[in-house]
Amino acid sequence: MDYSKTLNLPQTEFPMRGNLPQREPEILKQWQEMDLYNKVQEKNQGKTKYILHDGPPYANGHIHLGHTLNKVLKDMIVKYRSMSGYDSPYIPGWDTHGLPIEQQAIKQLGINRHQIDPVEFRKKCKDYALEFVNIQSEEFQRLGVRGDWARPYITLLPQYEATQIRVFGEMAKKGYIYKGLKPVYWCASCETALAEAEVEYADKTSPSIYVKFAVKDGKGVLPEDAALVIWTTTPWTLPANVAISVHPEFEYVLALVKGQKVVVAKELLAAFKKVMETEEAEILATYKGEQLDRVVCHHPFVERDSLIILGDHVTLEAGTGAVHTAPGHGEDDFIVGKKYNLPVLAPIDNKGKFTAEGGKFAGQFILDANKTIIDELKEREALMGHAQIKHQYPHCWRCKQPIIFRATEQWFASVEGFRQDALNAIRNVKWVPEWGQNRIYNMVEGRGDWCVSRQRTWGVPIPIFYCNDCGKEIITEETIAHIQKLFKEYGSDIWFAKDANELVPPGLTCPCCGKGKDFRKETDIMDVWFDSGSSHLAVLDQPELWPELQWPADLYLEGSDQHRGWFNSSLSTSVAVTGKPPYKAVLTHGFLVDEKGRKMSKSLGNVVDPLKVINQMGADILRLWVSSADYRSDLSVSPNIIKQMTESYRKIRNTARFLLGNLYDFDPAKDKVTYEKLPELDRVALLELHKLIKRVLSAYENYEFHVVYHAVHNYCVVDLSAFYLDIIKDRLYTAPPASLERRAAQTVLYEALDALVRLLTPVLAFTTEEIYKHMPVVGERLASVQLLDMPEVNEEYLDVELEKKWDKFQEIRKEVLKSLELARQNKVIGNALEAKVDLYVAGEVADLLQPMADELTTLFIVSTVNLQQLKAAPAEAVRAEELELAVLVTPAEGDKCERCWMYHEAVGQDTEHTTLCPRCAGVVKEHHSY
RNA sequence: GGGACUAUAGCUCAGCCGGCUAGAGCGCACGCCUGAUAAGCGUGAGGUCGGUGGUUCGAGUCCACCUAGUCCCA
Repeated sequence: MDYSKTLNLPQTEFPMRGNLPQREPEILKQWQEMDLYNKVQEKNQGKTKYILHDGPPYANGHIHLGHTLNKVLKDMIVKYRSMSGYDSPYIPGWDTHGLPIEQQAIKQLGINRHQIDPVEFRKKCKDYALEFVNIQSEEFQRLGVRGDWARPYITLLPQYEATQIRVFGEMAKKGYIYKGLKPVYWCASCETALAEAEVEYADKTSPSIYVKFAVKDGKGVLPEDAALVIWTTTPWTLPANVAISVHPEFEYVLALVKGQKVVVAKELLAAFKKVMETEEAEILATYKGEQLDRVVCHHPFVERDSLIILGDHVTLEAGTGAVHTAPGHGEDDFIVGKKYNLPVLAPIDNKGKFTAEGGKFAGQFILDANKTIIDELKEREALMGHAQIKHQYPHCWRCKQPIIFRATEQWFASVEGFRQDALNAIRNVKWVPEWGQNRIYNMVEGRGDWCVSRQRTWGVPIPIFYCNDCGKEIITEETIAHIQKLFKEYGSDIWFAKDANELVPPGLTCPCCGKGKDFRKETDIMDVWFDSGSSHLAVLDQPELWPELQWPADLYLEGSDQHRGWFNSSLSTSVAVTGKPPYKAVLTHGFLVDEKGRKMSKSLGNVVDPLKVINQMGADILRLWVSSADYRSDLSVSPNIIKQMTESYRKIRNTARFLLGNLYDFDPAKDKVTYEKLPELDRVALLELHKLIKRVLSAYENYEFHVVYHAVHNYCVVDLSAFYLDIIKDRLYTAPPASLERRAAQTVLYEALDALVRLLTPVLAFTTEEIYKHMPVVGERLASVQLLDMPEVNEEYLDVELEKKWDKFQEIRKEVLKSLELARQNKVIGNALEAKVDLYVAGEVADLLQPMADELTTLFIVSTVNLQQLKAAPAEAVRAEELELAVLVTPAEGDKCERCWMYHEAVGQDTEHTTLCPRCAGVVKEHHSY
């Protein structure tokens, strides 16, 4: 007879293998069709709000792993909150203006941007940006990220632009916006000013030259036949030289080097001798830097004086301690030049060519002029040394060309105006990790004014008019309100489509001269950081569009580079306009690196493409990976690490499958066994489960997702698979289907599955949905697992005494398992059920095991267990090192029961079922008719 | 060059206020099972706690310096 038919073996449709690349899109479609996002919103209506404000990714290109990390972290937070008593709407956003998109559009069109109508060109940019908004939206959704994808915020939307204008207007009203001539980062190739955030440093080879500035008026300090020597790597800035900076505290020497009287810093004389390739240098005099103040030199090739001035920015790291100073081409130079009232010269045009002001170099591109200038210096015998040097130099983040410092007319936001408010605000925000606070504090504290203008077309225009009569700029509440209205209706395109006179408020008269009625408009646009930096007001404070949101946000969550980026720009606009920070808390994550800790780069070939992983293994694998790593520092990824995630995933999935398989005939509404009636083992299982729930909920609360992952995985592997599930298989399979003992086990399985599904929903978005569809539920099955709430900890189950007792039991079990393994190696047994275990115990161990003697065969999954006195232990018994315990394993006596596979001496005694043990014979007789 | 952060077994992580022979899971090796089966169970081998100095009776844990990596800046 085939007794296996009398067993309650697992049954489930839930497949062992996920086949996620196929299954996930199906689940996604169901979510979309049922409008899951809004279902969750309805469910949570009226609850406390928790607003995570999305930092807008740049709508350019497909998503990469960095996006994945960021969006999945956000998704886990929003989902956890939505399941824990909060109303947590999530409005995704995109950043759509700016240079990179402009350049892509130019590339696609194959045109020169000056040859196309701005409105038409902007249309192309818009199309390009929106195309990638759609692509990225699809890709984010494919990751299982839940959000209001139908109503995202996009920085190019008219209402958004109108709010941005308002923000700018408010700042102008408070006097924070001004126009100034200032050296700014300038990309000659892109023909635009760059923000600090748009500059990146890379190696560059530059000429390294030493230049002589002959003394013209030594002020009685320096002899007139001496010369200052400066060092520079940018010869092209020499035409704009107006001064030489020395440090007031440094010592300078007048030395005779190769027959020339030169002045250099004392500490750098040795280095200078090397440059001059000489050992000889007679020191004629020594001065302190401040003595040289206002000594006048000749410019080496321009008919102009160059003044010696004092500056703290001078260092002894390289060069001569005398620094070439061109206020039009350097920040430090500009500042020190201001003190001495020096002119700001920058005879360079937008394309990096010398203007007429550049004299004989007019028309030359700066880098070509380097050579001409060096030749000129040679000719005039002003060149003292010339070499090539490789150093870190700023480059444009887009075109990768070296940039220059160039004084131009720019619009600035005066950070000085609201710096103190910003610093105070920073202290009132919770920064995670905590060091983020210092980081942004120091940045804001030391930050210069914010250059907000860009000489480009794809962006929000700077809303300023100029009077054609008096030339004065006009920005008033009236003009701002009018432009705001126009933009809200037509978008910022109208600025480019219409004349200034059509854009000004009807009947405007210049408030400055009181008569001007003819205007022109500003042609610069705003820095994109101003766009995204306005999002808190343009999105969170827009009841017309998103009534479900509120200002300020509870949380911003981005990479740690955003301390200088979005966190900073958002804080600036917010403090400037409202006096308060736009967020209550800011969480940052690290960057992606490979297994060796190196950054992802194409050249290293260590880039992991999320779209590939999704197509080959599934989004839940990526989500599990995101959850597994401690994101506060950098995160490692590699094929190896992803592979490990697939294995963890399988373990979790299979555990769920086993639970499902054993609940096929369990109806929690009717079959649940109360706690009081549960066997102790099952209570311990619930104890472990509720320890897990407690741990995981607190981990979610503290945004420690890697703790969620490790706790859940460990629970599945250790507490369930290797212990509880292994032990209760016998009960589940062989006991009568509706018996108390089997229902008790099923109760635990149900509780465990129910809790696991909920706990994992923020992480394994798709898989938990799939499990939920297959599991028994109380009452009506909800449309989605995401409509459930987090499980609650039942303190009653957290029985400390029980826990202590079973911790001890686990130690004993470990020893038994070791002995079983030893017996297996010695070919005494194969399967553990072939074993008879003699336990020789005393003291604490005896006290513990004695009362549970009857259950020990089950707990050790062997056929027989005998308890005896420790002192009676034979020599062959294995003595435990730290327990009063010795274990002897021998082959079990009797025959193997064909049904439960345990060995029993009474097998064969039943006349009807000759191959069964008494227990199984009884069950078969009572519940199965054959 | 400056600032910040990171550095514990092959991988992902624990190690609280310094205190027993540094832990877990995965992976790996070996074995068992074949009623979770492209599954399950067991045992085992893996670590100069990035390096060097220092403080201390005692340091993975505190301090200094160095190295490597990452982010930001010059």
